[in-house]
Amino acid sequence: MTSARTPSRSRGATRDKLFQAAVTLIAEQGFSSTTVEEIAERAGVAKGTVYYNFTSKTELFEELLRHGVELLTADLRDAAGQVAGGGGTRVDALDAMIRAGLRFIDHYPAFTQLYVAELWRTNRAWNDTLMVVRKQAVAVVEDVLRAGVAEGELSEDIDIQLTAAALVGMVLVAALDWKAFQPERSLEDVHGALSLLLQGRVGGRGRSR
Amino acid sequence: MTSARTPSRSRGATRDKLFQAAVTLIAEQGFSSTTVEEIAERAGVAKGTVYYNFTSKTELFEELLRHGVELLTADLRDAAGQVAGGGGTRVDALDAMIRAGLRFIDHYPAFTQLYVAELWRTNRAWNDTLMVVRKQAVAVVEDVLRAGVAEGELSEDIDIQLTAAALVGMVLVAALDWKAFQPERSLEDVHGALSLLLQGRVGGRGRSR
DNA sequence: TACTTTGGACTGACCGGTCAGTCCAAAGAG
DNA sequence: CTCTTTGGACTGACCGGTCAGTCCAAAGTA
Repeated sequence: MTSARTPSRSRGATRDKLFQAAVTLIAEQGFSSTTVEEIAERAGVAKGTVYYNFTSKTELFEELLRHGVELLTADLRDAAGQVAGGGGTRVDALDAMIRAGLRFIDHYPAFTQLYVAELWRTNRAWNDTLMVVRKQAVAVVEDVLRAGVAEGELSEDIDIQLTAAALVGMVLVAALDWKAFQPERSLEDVHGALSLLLQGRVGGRGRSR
Repeated sequence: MTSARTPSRSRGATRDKLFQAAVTLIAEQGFSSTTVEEIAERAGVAKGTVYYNFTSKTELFEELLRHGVELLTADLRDAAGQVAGGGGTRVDALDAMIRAGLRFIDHYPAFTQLYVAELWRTNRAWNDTLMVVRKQAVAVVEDVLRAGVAEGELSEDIDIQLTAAALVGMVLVAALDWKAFQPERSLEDVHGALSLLLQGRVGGRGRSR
């Protein structure tokens, strides 16, 4: 049964398989050294199918980016929202977002890799897509910072934009290092280390319990 | 004199021109979408000259990486050493390293871009070079953290490796964002924002004023 | 002085291979 | 019948690497 009245159930499945295949391949080798045939092969479909589902290699990649960042921002927003709903502080919300970020990277390391690798390139065909998508992700962090400042919980001296970027960078690089160089450690472990940094117990005024 | 028989002075100059040309092109477009001919053209030499000076495109890139990271680690070490010599704390040394990092990125944005983009790729020809070079850079930060813990200035709870990675990431991403999205701001400005984070006055025990 | 030789630096046309994208006849599937 | 996929042949552009040959300043020679 499962009467699929939807015009393209199987089509969506094929696209997913292609995303899946492309993301790991491109993370490993980069966009331009990954061939369309490789992607098709790993996805278990014919090359022609790739072009039936996407108009070009570039378009496949752009949709991949959009898709991935949507997942991420949804996760982050959820994490922040849950804390806010539970009556936590803004710092708690940031902390929750760090955990959510780590969880995401844990789940989709290849996507993260690929995102970082492409983010600061200029002159690429998909630059516009990338800018939009970046703004989306960073904005979630900025919103929480802004709310914290507005409520007097965070110092007014902080620079929202730069601090958000720095926090994202902190999580990104630490997580990528975790995955690449000490993958045996637990997420909680990594989260603890970053939490310490966020809460200023590394360089902060000394006394830490 | 000026050595007539030696490998020559002009050769070194040509190599420099090629480095210069390659670093910006690869930062913009990535390694594999940058052609050897483009590099040669921008350097103002013929394609053959590239192969006279380097055995392959890959080797040119690897030497570029080594060269750049050497400059960076030297800067970082200097910064930390100066503070230590001047009787500053370890946190001061970290702060000085942040400034040195920013100065480096300010000076060589293209190299930084390219480094970040390649760092977490696997399966690349130059992976070994990259690993060595990364360890070199992060080790400088780790050393300062370790010293701080040993002297009781920093909490024993901190995870040296992860914290170092996080700090590097913080500076890297914040700086890249600075250059890409708000290049008009001053280095001092950016440094101030990161300093605040390092010293825990963002998420720290709240009341910091 | 006038010549020849040497050899390092550089050149650019060329070759062989690779790859994105096209096309199409035929086969499942709903 | 329509939508989707297959699989493979084909094209045209592009690109890494090669190589025979040019250029020239310094050294050698007489």
